[in-house]
Amino acid sequence: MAGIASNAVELPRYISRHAHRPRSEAKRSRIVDIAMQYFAEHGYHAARVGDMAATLGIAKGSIFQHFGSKDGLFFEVYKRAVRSFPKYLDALADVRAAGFFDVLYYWLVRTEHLLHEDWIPYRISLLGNYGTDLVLKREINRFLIAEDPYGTVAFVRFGLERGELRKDMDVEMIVSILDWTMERFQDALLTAELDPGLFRRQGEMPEKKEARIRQFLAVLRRAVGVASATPAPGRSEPRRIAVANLIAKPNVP
Amino acid sequence: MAGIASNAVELPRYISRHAHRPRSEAKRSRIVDIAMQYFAEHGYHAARVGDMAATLGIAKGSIFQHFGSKDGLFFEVYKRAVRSFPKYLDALADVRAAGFFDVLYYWLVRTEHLLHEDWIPYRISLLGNYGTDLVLKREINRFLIAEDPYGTVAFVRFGLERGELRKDMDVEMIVSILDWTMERFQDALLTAELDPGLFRRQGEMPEKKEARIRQFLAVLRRAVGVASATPAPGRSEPRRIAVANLIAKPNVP
DNA sequence: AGCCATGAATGACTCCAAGTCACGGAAGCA
DNA sequence: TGCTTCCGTGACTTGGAGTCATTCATGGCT
Repeated sequence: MAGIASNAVELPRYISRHAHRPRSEAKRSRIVDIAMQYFAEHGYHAARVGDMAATLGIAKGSIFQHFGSKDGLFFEVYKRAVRSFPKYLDALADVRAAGFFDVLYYWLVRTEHLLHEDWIPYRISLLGNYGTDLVLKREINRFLIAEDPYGTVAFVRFGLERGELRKDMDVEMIVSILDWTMERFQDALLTAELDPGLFRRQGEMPEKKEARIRQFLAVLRRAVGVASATPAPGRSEPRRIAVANLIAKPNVP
Repeated sequence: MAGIASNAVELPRYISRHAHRPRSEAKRSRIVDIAMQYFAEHGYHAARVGDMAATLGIAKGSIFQHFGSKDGLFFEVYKRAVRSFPKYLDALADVRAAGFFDVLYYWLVRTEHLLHEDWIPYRISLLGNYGTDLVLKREINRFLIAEDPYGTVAFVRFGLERGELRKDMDVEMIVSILDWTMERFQDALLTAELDPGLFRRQGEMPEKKEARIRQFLAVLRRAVGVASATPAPGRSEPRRIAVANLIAKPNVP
C-alpha cells in the first residue's frame, strides 16, 4: 500500500490531477473493465494487478502509470460500478406515479433480477462498502456524498413534494435513514452470507422474502412517511407489480 | 494473506482447534493487547506484525504460532474489543426502569464519553465493520450473530415485554432495524470522517447533536414502537439525563 | 518528409511484510 | 535423570506492490 495512510499533506495519488487524452482514455477504460472482473471474482486482496496486466496483454507498470496504486485502480472501478446502478427515480413512469413507497418496493423486488443479470458491479460495491481499507473507505464516502449516485436526495424531495414524507424532519435525516436501511436490507436480501441475521432460518423462500420486503416497507413508512398516509393495514401497501414489468429494463439514461 | 479466500474445504486457520494451556493463555492475552493498540492506531494494513513482536520483545514467529495469520490475530482483537462494550441492558437500573427508548437515549449520549475514555476498542470495531477483507468480515458476522455482543435480542424482548414495541413484527426484523440504524447513527455521531452526511455542515455543535439524537429516536419510535406509546410531540420524549449520571460507569458485569 | 517534444509503455528491478520451519531450550512427568 | 511435549526463535522464503531508466509512438511543426 502506498503511503496514503500516513498523515502526509499531499493528496492521495488516485485523485487524478490532469485530464487525459482521448487515446489514453480508451485504454484506461479497458483496464477498469478487466480490473472490475478480477476484483469482483477474487476480492480486493486476492486480485493481482499482475494478473490483470497479463490478461490485458500489457505491462504491469502501465496500470500503475494510469492509476498510481491498487487503491487508485479500485477506486475507479468502484466509481464505475456504482454509477452503473439505476437511480431511484429511474423507475418506470407508472411506478413513479404510484408514489414514493411503490418506487421503493419496485426496486427492492427488482434488485434480485438486476443482480442475477449482472452480479459484478454489485459485488464491487459490496467490496467498497465493507472489504477495503478504511482510508479508501473514506474516499468512497466522499464520493458517495458528492455524487449521490442513487439519487436519494432527489428521490426524497420527490416524496416530500408529493406529501408522502414528513415535513418535520430534516431532509438529511430522511436521506440518511433511507440510505442506511435500504443498503443493509438489500445486502441482507442478497447475501445471506454477509448478513445472515434476517434470512438465516429459512432457505431463501421467495414468498418469505416478499413478506419481509412488505414488512420492511411498512417500518420505513411509519418511520419517515406522513402519518395521514399511513395506510390501514392491508389497504394501500404497494400493489404487487406484474412480473413482466419487473423484468423489463428501467429507463436508465 | 493465507489461502483463506480460496474455495478450499478446510477451516480457516484462525478458528482455534485446541484449547490452550494456561501459561500460553497469558501470553496470548499480552499479544492481543498490543495488537489492539497497533491496529487501532494504524489501521489493519499499516499495522505490522513485526512491529508488534518487537514491542513485545518476542519473535514474530511466535505470533504466527499463536494466531496463524494476521487475519487470525485481528479476529481475536476484534472479539475482545467488541466483548468489552456494554450491553444495552447494562444501563443503570433507573434508566432501564424508564423504558426502552430511554435506554437508547442513554447509550447514544453516553457513547461519546465512552469513546473519549477509551477510543481503542471503538476504532477496532470500526475496522472490523468496514476496513478488512470480506472473508474476515464474514467470520465477524458469524461471530456477531452467535454472540449478540450488544445484547440486542434480549433488549428487544425487554421492550416487547414492557409493551413498548410492536408485537406485529418479527423479533428478527426489529433486531435488524435496531442494529442497522444504531450502528450507522453512532458511526455518524462519532466519526464525521466516515459518514459526513449527517453532520458535515455544522462543526460538531453539541446541541445540534442532541437534537439529532432526539430526532433519530423519534424516528425509531415511530418505526418499531407501539402506536399507543408514540408520545404527543414534546411530552414523553426521553428526559435529559443529568450529566453526572452519564459520566459514571455503567454496571458492566 | 524529417525532426523534435511530449506522453505512453515496458519489464527488470527493488522493497517489504506476511508467513515458514528446522532447531534449541524449557517445562512437565516418571 | 531421561523422555516427551510444547514453546520460542530468527534466519529464511515467498510473492506481490510499486519504481524507473529506457524505449517507443504520436502528432505537431517547419
